[in-house]
Amino acid sequence: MIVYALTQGKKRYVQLKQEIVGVSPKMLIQNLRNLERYGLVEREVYLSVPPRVEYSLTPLGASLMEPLAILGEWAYRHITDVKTAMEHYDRNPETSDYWQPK
Amino acid sequence: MIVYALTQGKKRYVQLKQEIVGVSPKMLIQNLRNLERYGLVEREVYLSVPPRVEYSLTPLGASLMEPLAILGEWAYRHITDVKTAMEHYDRNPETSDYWQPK
DNA sequence: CTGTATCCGTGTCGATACTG
DNA sequence: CAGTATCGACACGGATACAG
Repeated sequence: MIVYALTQGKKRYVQLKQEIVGVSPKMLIQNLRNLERYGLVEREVYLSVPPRVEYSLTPLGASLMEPLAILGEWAYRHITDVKTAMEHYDRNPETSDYWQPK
Repeated sequence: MIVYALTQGKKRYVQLKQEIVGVSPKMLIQNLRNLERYGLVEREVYLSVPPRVEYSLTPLGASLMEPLAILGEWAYRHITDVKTAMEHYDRNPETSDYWQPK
């Protein structure tokens, strides 16, 4: 989701926090740090008051955009299928023929 | 990796275990069960001695093949980039200008 | 052959409070 | 504004042993 949000260009910490709804500061930072570590995201600090930090995709990160978009498209189109599959899933030997089909 | 292995058609438990090198029975089963729960993989039991169980992709699972292949292709091409990025990564304030750029 | 059971270390994530 | 610190719950994964 971070990579996806950054496809639109540089974003500040607060912007990311607002766009990725429900994310805690901890998780956002944690994942930003990981993406940075992997060389997918770049962090730019501006020494000012108040502080400003901008995140952006590296070339490597940008190269991930398309594969990610394709996977995201799949997820978007099939999420309901997965949900209904999970609702109907039954592995209880008492109520399903999972273990001992007759 | 399971989905990828099953793109070539039905496979038995042992076949998967052999093709996915180093996987423990626990993890293989755990992930097979999850994929089943999500409706991506189908499990077929043949009551015989010795028992035979075949796993195959559902239509939903098959629809994931292409997105997954694209992502896999990206990973294969950029894995070395990520590795070198991780080697050079330095967040120590003493040795990097990460926190207080001069 | 096709799994299950158990122990155990580590990673992930939410929630909450706090800070330069 | 841009994070850090801490706690606790849970999932993941390896290792090993065992079972129908």
